[in-house]
Amino acid sequence: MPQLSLISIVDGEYRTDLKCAACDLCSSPLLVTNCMPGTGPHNATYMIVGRSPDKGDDKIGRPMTGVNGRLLHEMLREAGINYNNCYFTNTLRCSPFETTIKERQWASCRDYFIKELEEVNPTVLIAAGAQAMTWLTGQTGLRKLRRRGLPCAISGQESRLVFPIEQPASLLNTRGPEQVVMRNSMVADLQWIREQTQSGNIMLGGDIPKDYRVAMTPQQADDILDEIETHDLLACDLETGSTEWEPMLFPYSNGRVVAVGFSWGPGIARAIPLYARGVDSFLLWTDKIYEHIKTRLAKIFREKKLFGQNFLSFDQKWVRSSFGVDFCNIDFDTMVAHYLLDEERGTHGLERLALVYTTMSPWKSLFALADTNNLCRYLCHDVDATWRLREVFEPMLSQKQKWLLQELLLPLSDVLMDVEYKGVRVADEALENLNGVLTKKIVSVTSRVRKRQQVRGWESVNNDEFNPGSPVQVADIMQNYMKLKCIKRTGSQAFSTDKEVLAHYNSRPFVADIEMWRRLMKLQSTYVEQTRRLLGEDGKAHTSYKVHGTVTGRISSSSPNLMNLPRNDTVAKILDDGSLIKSLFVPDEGQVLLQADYSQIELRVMACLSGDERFCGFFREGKDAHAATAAVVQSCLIEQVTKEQRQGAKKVGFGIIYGMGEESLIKSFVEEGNTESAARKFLSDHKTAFPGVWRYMGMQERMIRMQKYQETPFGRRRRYTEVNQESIRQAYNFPTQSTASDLTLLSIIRIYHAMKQLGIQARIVLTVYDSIILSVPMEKFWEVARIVKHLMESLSFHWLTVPIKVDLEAGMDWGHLKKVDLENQSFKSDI
DNA sequence: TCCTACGGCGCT
DNA sequence: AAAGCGCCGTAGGA
Repeated sequence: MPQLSLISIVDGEYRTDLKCAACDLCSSPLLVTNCMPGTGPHNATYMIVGRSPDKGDDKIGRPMTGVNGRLLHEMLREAGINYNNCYFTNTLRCSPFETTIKERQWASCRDYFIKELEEVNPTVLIAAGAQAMTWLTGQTGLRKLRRRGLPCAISGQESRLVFPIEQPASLLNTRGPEQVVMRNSMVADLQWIREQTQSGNIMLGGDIPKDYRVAMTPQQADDILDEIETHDLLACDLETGSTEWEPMLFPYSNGRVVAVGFSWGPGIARAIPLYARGVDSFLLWTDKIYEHIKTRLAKIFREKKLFGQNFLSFDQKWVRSSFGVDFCNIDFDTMVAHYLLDEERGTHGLERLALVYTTMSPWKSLFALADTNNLCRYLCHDVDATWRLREVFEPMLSQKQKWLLQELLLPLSDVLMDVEYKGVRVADEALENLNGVLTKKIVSVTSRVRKRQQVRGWESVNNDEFNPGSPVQVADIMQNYMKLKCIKRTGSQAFSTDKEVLAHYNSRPFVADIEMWRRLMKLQSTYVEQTRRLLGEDGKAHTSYKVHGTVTGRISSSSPNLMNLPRNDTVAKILDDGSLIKSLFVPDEGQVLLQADYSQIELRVMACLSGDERFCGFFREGKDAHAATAAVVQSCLIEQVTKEQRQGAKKVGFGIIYGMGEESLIKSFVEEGNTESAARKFLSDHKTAFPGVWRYMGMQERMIRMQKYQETPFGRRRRYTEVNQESIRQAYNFPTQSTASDLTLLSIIRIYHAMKQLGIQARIVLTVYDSIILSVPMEKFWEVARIVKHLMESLSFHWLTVPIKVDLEAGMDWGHLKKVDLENQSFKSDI
C-alpha cells in the first residue's frame, strides 16, 4: 500500500518535498515535484481530474496551475463554477514527460486517487480529457460522450458520476476563430454540468429495479428456459465471439455463440451462457448439457415471436449457423424503428438509445472485462434495453412508418440476410492473377517515380524515402520543386493534388506517374486486396448490407463494399482489359448472371412527384427523356437533337435532382464549350417548358421551412435542424433518391419470394441501388428473366403515374454483360 | 499503441 | 463546392 498520509493534504496546505515509494517515477530527474497531491476543499462539489501534471504544474507543485490550469480556471469562472467549490487532482501524481506508464505505476496511483476521492467525497467528478475519462469510466470516445453523466468504473466507486470535458490543452492547438468556437463550447459544457449538478437531474441508480438472472448451473439454465417458454413475445440478443485471434470470416467456423439473452418486460432479463470466455469463467458445461440447452433454445427460436436490435442482419445469421433455424418470427426491431423515427447516421446504437429514451445508465464498459459472467450481465442490459425501447418507439411510429417497418424493412432485412449469408462467388484464381499484375505494375511505377530528378532532389533534402501515397509530399514536390501553380486548395487551404489537379498537369512525367500510381493503388488496395481479405472460407464474398445506413433510405454495403466496384470504362483507363475487376464476380456453378436495372428511375420518380405534364408525357410515350427535353427547349424535332444538346439536357436533369445551384449549372455548361448566354437561355427555356418541375422544387424548400421535415409517398422522412443552402439542396434530392430506392427494395422482396414460391433455384446475389443481380440456372433463364422484369415493372401506386421500365442484361460474369432481348430470346452484342 | 481527421476516390 | 455512400493511406495527437 502507498503511504496514504501523502494525499491527506487538503484544505490549503501544500508540500512539494514528499517522497512516494509506490513506484519509481518520483525519482525522475525531470520532475521538480514528487507525488503531487490534489488541492481544494473537502466536500467540494466538483472534483476535477486531469491525466497528469503538466510542466507548469510540476514547477509550482500544485495541480492545474500551469498554462492549461489557468485556462481551465478562467472557463470555470465563466461557467459559473466557483473555484472554492472545486477540488483539483490528477489520475497520475508523477508523470515524467514522454514516459510510458506501466500498469504497476498506474495501479499505485489509483490507490492514492481512491483514498483522495473518499476523503473529498465530491458530488460529481469532471474528467478533463479523453485519457482521464477512460481511466475513470473505462469508456472511450470523448466526443460522443460529451454532456453525458457516466458511472465511475473504479472498483467500489461505481455510484459516482463522471462528466467528461475536453482537455483545456486542446485549445492551445488551435488558433483564431476556431479557438473561440472551441472555447465557447467547452464553457457551455461546463455550464451544462453545473446546471445538471445543481438541479440533480442526472442521477445514478435512478433506474427501475432490475430482475436480471444468469444461468450459472445446468439446473438454473433449465429453470430459465422453462420461464422463457411461458412467454410468447421476447426481446432477444446473442453475444458471439471468436475462438482465435483472427477475425471471423464466414461461415464463422472460428466463432461461437457465447451467450443468449431474453427479456419479456422492463427491467427483466435472463442470460444463458454457452461458451466459456475469459480465465475467470464459471462455465463448465459438458457436451451433453450444451446440446440439451441448444436444442431447447432452437425450439424457442423456431416457435416464439421475437424482436431485437438489428437482429435480422446480425443475430439471425448466427441462429441459422449455430441453431439450424433459417428464419425467426421477427415482428419488430428497435434499431430499424429508431432509424425510421430519426434517420441521422450513427445514432442507432443500443446504449445511446437507452440513455436517451430510458432511465438506464451506461453498461457498455462491462464488455471490456467480459469474462462469461460480465458478458452475461452485459447481455442482460442489452435485452432489457431492447424491450424498453420497443415500448417507447412503437407508439411513436406513424401509420406509414409502421407500414415501412412491417412491409418493407423487416422483410427486406430477411432477404438481405439470406443474400449475405449465401454470398456471391468470386473467381479466386483470376483474383490472385490480378493481384500479381497490379503488384508488378505498382513496383515498376514506384521505381520509375523514384528515379525522377525532382524526387531525388526531394529525398536528399528531406533525407527520407519519397512516398507517392503522401499528398503532403506530392504537393511539396509539385509546388516547391516543379514550381507548379496551385489551381485548387484542400479544405485546410493546402495545395490540392486531387485527380483534377493531376489531370491538369499530367503532361509532366512525374505528375502522370503519380496519377497512374494512385489509380493502381486504388484498384489493388480497395478492390482486390479487400475482396481477398474478406473472402469467406467458401470462396465467396459475403458483404453486409445496412438498411439503416443512409439518411435517404438507400441501403449501403460494406466489408466488402460491393456497391462501388469500378465500372469497366474506369478500369480501362488503368488496365488493358477494363472488365478485370467486375468479372471477378461470377454466378454459382453452372449458372448465369442476370442483371435487372431500373431505367432512369430517379427521373421517372421526379416526373411523378412533380406532376409536370410534359415531363411525365415523355415517359408515357416511351421517349428518350433527355433528347425530348432538349427538343422542347431548343424548339426542334426530337430527331434533330444533337448529341451535345442531349448531353446538356441530361446535365440539367441530374442537376435538378441533385439540387445544383443555377450558377454552378451555368458554369458546368460553359465548361462544356457553351457560351454563358446560351447556358442562361437554356435554363430559362427549361423553366418555361417544365414549370411543374421547378414548382415542385420550390415546394420542397417551402416544406422544410414550414415543417422542418419532408415525407416521401412511402412515408420516409428526413428532418432538418436548419434551413440553409446545403439543406435546400438536400431537400431537392431526398424525395427522388429515397422513393426510387424504395421501388428497388420492394422489388427485391417480391423477386425473392416469387422465386421461393415457384421453387426456382435462382437467387439474388447482389443489389446496387437501382439494379438487382441474380444467379440463375441456365435452363430457367428465360422464365426468370420474364418474371423479374414483370415483377419490377408491375409495381403499382397511386402516385406512380408513369410506367417504369427495366433493362435486362446477362453474362457469365459481372464484367461481361450483354443486353437481353426477351422478345427474340437472344442477346445483343457488347454494350 | 490506438484513435481521429483529412485528402482522396470508387459507385449510383 | 451538385445528392448519397464506404474505404484507403497518411498525418498528427494523445
